[in-house]
Amino acid sequence: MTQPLAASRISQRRQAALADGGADYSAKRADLIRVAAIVFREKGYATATLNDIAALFGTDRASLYYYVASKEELFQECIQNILNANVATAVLIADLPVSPREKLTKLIEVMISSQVEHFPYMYVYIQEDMRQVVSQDAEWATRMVEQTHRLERFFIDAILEGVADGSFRAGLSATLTANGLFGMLLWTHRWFVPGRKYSAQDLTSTFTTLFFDGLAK
Amino acid sequence: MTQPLAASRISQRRQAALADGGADYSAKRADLIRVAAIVFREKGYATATLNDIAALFGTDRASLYYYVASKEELFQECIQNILNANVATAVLIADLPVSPREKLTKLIEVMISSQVEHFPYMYVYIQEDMRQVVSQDAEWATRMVEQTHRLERFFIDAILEGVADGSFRAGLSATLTANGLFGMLLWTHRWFVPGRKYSAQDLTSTFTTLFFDGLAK
DNA sequence: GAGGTTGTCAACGCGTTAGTTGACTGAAAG
DNA sequence: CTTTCAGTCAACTAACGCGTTGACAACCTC
Repeated sequence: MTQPLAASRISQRRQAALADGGADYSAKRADLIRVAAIVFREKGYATATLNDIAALFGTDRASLYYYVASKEELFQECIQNILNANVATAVLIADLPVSPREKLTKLIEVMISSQVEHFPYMYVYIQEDMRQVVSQDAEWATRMVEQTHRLERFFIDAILEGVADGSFRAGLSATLTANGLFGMLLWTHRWFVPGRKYSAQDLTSTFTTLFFDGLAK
Repeated sequence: MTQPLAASRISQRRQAALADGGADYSAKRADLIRVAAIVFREKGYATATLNDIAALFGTDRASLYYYVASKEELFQECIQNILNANVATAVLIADLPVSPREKLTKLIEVMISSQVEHFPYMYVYIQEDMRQVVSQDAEWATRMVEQTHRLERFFIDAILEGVADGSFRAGLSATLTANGLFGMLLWTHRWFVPGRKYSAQDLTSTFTTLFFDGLAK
């Protein structure tokens, strides 16, 4: 070795492993993040400890630092992927040549099925208020808040489109309407457990009926 | 004093003060709880420190123990009152001799105006998942979860009533419908700031229109 | 002004947690 | 057989936060 004696710090070894991106390493790192999401979901970000995560991961707390630099990095990885994926899907839907009602239906489906498929990730994304969680890294947090706003924007735009073409009722604030719908969709994280009693299909059909046609006969 | 030297522990003095319930003491204690709610709202229960609360309250952290026994007690006081008040109001509404639609409308009004009038308290109640927050005191936590379920139950019952008398559409699960509505109402805690742009009236009218009659024309 | 009460606070104990270090094991490579 | 390297882990650090103690000043009250 050319370096005299100093090359043993764990962060350097992590960065090296990240850099040449071995398949095994990446897979195990992804695994760790999945485990972290489960623990965050159960205990909340602040209450969850690296010990809890390491225990469920089946290793020692110190070993985690071979894969991530900090607790916050675990959190960021949990959220970033799922949020970006949802925004990307929403972009595709926005460009479809279909009616506003169909667009909104598809957006609803995306949000619901996202919660089923990425259960702990979505929970963490919804439950934790990023501005409460993240410390100095305001840059990352604001980027994520921006992404969330982009997502909301797709809903609002579809609503406005429908009002413009006469298929939706006028006179309601599109922002309030979108926030109401968002509430319906996101609040599920508190009571909905995939694979128990209700399916994603049940949720989407109930919510679309309610949102478009209302409860009254 | 009959006790030789031992009577100086702060918890005893707190209990004495609580017992004879002086007006000044009670008022200041209530004040402290209000301040705590504000801090919990801003930072989240786990992240908020007693130092933060004491600072905003304008005193030393140690002084807080003259008013409450623990951080958890602060949390409990924040939630208990507002939740019990809401349940009590819901009981009154449930007994009114009005149509299911009117009952639901009133329930919606209660939840919205509760958020306006008791802004930080309601936020804490909604945001924090009690089972994540409370430690050993499972007894209190389950009681609060029960109260929340009672509240939900009033919504479900009103919906079932309307389905029975033919004014609401059949074929939707009352539970899913109620949860959807609950989502609309509670999610407001993330984006709604009282006294800015939208009023409570705006919210209730938009949400009732949406919920009963839908967005489609 | 003596004695008690109210509210306060500096200082400490104690547990817990994030993050670091340096050395170990075991397997692959040469 | 030796070297190397991926992965692990015991042990340490430094900080932080909750809750307690004991004393102290201001203010009644008699």
